[in-house]
Amino acid sequence: MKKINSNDIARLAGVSRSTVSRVINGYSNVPDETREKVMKVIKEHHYYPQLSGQLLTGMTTKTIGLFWFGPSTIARDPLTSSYFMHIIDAATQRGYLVLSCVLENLTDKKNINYVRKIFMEGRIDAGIFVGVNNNEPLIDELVEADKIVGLFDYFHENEESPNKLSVNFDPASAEQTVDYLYSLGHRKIAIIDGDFTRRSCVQRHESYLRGMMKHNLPIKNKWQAYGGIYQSTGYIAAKEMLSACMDDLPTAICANNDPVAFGVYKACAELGLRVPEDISVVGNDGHPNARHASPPLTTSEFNFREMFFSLTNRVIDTIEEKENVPSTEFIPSVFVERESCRPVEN
Amino acid sequence: MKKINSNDIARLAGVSRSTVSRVINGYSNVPDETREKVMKVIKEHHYYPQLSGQLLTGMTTKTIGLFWFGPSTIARDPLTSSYFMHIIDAATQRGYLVLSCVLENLTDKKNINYVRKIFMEGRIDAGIFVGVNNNEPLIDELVEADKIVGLFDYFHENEESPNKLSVNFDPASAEQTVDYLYSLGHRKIAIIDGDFTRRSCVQRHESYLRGMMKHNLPIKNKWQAYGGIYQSTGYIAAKEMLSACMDDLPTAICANNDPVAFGVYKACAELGLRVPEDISVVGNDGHPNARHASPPLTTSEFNFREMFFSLTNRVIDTIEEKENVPSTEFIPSVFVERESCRPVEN
DNA sequence: CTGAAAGCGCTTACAG
DNA sequence: CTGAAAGCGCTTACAG
Repeated sequence: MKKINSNDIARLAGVSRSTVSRVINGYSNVPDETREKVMKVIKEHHYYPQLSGQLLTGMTTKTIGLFWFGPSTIARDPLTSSYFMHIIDAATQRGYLVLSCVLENLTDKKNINYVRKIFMEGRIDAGIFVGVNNNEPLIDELVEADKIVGLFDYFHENEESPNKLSVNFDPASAEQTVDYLYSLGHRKIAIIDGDFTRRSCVQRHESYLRGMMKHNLPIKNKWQAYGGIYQSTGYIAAKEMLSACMDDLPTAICANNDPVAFGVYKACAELGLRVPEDISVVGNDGHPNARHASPPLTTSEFNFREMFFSLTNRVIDTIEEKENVPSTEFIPSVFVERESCRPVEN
Repeated sequence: MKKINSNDIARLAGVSRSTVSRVINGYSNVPDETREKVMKVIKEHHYYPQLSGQLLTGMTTKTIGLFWFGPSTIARDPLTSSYFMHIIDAATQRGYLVLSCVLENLTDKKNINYVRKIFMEGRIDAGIFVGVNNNEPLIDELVEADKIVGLFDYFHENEESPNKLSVNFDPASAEQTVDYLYSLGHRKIAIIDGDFTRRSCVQRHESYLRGMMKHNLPIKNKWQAYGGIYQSTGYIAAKEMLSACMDDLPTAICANNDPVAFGVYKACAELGLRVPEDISVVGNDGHPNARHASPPLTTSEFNFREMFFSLTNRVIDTIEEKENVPSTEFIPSVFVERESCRPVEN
């Protein structure tokens, strides 16, 4: 049994292919009678227009690529894996499909070519990138080639382009954290920084500095460390930093994100420091585990669903050539006070 | 600047489109000199053959669909979300892309049409289904229409088809669990069952019965309950079952899976029953959290990576028309003894 | 309101 | 080893 095509439908319905196409694409200038006649034949023969033919006439794929960079163990993390769902949910609501690619990094020549090929061969209408370093050359190359690109937590030095959309974290969250700690009486506030190839980590560092300067608090090298973005790396950084200043400990630590804060918890426990009795800790993100950590973690909570819906919807708006699509959005945080901090005497 | 096509490349390289196509598709009957000449032009002009054209000539999409049914909160669960990564990893290794669809269920008419359309319009070469009820009519319909379908934990009554591939859990894991509990002296062994629309849950129930009968142990209604597949539902079932038989408690509980076992933990705690001092609990799956539960959960551990690699690879083998692809595979479990059970006097 | 025709970009027999 | 031609399935101006 040969597969049926629009020609067959046209013949069976006694119309031309043009009319079949008009019915399928919902053109208004088709009388109800004709429409029903054609639809009946389509239904009866379980006809579906082939994407291959449609694409060739310039229709879009209704597919967006999701390019995800990081160790594939990220799937274990409930926050990170929720990104996936948010993007898929948002795309599905707009009638788009998601092609997912997970790669270790975007520095490997092989991976760059892989991503480039997916864009260039016309599989997708746009791509969303998660976990890309700032100023990634491929991003600019794609935009240059008129591709639409959505970026999560990304900074680009080059000029803006309507095809380069991004969503970012509220840049003031760390300052709020310092304000909060200051109000509790803390004066010796340390920071465990993230990965400075990510926009948010730079922002959080700068925001911390602003907060410290505003309150005239001492910014000391020994109270700063690079902790990456994972629990494991945060743990190492905190252990090292705290071990080196046991004679003059900070009274509070701002962690780049919640997993790092969990690493700080672990380091503190091993050094015999109780949280919050001996040292206060604040995270960043609003990780699902923050609430259940012991002690429950005080943190700046972000609405990741909102972030990914914003990004995905603006990417799709751009595909659909809507006007005045904002190219960057910053999503505000909500400071959530739990039990990982306590007041300090001065 | 108009986009370049194979015609342009042919002209620029001084050959015919046929030759360009031969070079791109790696045909052997092209002299090195010609090949290099053509490749040079392709590189220079950043030419990528368009999928739309290739598809129309009958080439495959090199894409598999991933159809996932369940609440979108499943992304929060580290085990469930790892399925995604395993499938994507396996597909990527074979040079395939993954189109991911997440839907609440496959009973809604709208969702059925959505999935059907994706198959029929020629977007994908095959589809993998996770979370589908046994004997789902759409599955048979797709196979009937000559589509290739991969199924995780699925049972079908209809005849086998080379286009219907599945991977399933070892059907003897619950029997092993009963053997183990028996060896510890347990004689009153309860079960919290899963969702009988899933093959594994039926298997586990039957396997439990076989174990119980083998050892001549009492099978009592009051020691059986439906607990679903989530922690929340397992908790409710366990609470209800245990509350109803406080005068004649089982000494051990087989949970359909690890999340359900965590629900049992919670129910026990609320009823003042200590695990394992008052009651022993065994799970099923090898959930990442089982190790860190308190007490660490004894369970039948499955290699999910192996399961999804097996399924994905056999699906791709079928797309590529390999011979003798096994249509069903059962992946064995490894019984992992931790601290949730203890010996009992008789 | 509708059809004939052109065209999208590619690959694959076929012929040489 | 290579090219001219046919054909894949569709949509979209264009003309009526």
